[in-house]
Amino acid sequence: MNKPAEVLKAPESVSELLERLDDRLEDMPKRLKQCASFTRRHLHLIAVSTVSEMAQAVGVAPSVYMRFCQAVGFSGYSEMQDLLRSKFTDFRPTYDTRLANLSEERELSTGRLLADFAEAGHKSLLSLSNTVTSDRLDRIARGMAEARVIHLVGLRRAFSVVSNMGYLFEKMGVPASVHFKAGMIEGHGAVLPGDVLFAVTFAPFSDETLRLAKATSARGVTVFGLTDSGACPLVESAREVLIVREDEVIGFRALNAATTLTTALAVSVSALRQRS
Amino acid sequence: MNKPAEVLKAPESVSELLERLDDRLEDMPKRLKQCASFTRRHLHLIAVSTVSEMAQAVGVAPSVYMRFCQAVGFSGYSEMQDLLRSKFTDFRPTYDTRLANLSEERELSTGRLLADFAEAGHKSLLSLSNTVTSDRLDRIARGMAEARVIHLVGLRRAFSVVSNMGYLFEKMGVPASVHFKAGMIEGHGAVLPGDVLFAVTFAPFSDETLRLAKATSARGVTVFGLTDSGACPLVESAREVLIVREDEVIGFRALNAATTLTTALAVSVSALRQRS
DNA sequence: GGCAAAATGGAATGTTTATTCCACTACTCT
DNA sequence: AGAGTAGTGGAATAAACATTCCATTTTGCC
Repeated sequence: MNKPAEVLKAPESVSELLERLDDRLEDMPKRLKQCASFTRRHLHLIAVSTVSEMAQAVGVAPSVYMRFCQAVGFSGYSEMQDLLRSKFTDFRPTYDTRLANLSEERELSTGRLLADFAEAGHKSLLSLSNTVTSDRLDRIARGMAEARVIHLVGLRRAFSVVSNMGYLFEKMGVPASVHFKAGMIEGHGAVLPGDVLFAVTFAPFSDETLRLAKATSARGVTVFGLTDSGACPLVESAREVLIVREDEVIGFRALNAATTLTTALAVSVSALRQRS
Repeated sequence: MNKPAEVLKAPESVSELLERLDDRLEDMPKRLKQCASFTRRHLHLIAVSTVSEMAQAVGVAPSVYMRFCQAVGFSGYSEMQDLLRSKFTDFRPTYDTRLANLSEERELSTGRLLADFAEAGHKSLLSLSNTVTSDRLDRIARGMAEARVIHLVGLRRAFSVVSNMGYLFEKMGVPASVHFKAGMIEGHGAVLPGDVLFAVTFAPFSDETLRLAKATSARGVTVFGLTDSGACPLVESAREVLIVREDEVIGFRALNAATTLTTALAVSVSALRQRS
């Protein structure tokens, strides 16, 4: 008998809740078990759903789900929901005051930074949708899909962008290679006609990347580019250049727009190749 | 005159909503502006809050917030909330809607893909703000700031995340090293007590990364983790684990939430180090 | 400085949602 | 097999909530 009384305290954290679910799962009636196992897997839904929605998702009557909440130790659904919602509202204290438009608090908390970067991410994605024309993107995708091998180059900040593309291409079976040092392929004939070079560089532009793009282009190989400024010399050597603008937070930029764009591009290239 | 009539359609996606906010910000009265600017920064709260809670957070009366929703084009708060909640309840509309959409337009345009990925990015960023608590993030930032050296490991899809962190740390003068193969540092004593290991792995989890985290933790070195599921074994060996969920497009995920989070983390770590 | 138009916040209203109640069903134990 | 007990779902009730209305205040303009 490990349940001396029916007076259970309500779980106070998500982990307690999960423990409780596992603990009581055995000695629960059928319907309650359904609730428990679904709920365990979809905890996050509670925060944004009503009892009826939950009950429907589980496949039981609302009153049953209600009884389930109580069997777990809560007074009702609302109390359980509060627990799941509370972690969402953690950020609130920072902004709780009525002076919400006073955005000049120089206190640097990590949470605040995250909120700022998330905001910058939203802006970058918006700008991305507005500035990149889909026909240019289509031309690039088609050009890359027809290539024998896609060579990817990007250094420093751009490296994580191309390494992501490299991973995607590999996973999808598209012949591609990521070049860690531009010098390695320059002049060695690794990039042949029929190939395509996709070069990524952000201001201040990498000389190495620019030189490689120029040399490759001069040898008659198609070059596509991705950068963050129309002033990038890449526009001279590349057949098409994509420009994305990343919003910054205290001088730092995340790579939301660039990774989103290149991910979409990679998926599209793979889809085009499979079609032919 | 870009506002020909007061009959605005309700935004149907997060990006439309953000655009609308930017668009109408200027010609809004003071209180409405407060609503707009707070809401823009804390979109994620809407899904789990009531009008009164939102109004209080902004510092206005509930009726004002109500009017704000209508000024943006919604019929009321509930409609706006539905939009923000829809991303959580993905499991229901996703299968039906997405499959229908896909079969309807057999034409896979790259531009369409980009729009999908951008929207998924918005959702991922919202979810990020929802699921990561700022105190956990703070503890991790502090832990990493105190480390002698920060070791970064992440393979396959996670590699581009850690390589970005590595670049940021290098640029900001924080001692850090990116490990390309987990095996290289395992058992070689490269990771010493006083160091910190930051491990990133997404489902299906990399054995190599998991083993390294476990071994490192067993030797008394602090391990922090970043993954996309609570079921990740990393939670057992790491002192703290961050969980981010990325929205997917036809089975593919971009890395918006993960890179945004790690960028914020890296900047914060650097700031904390400079303070001491 | 006074008038009109717009904006604001509190209180009233109608709707949705949680919660409880109870009649009914399906077990279990003898 | 039959009485008793636990389980279930629909319908009734109560609470929370979104939304609207209106009196009051503020703002912009002459």
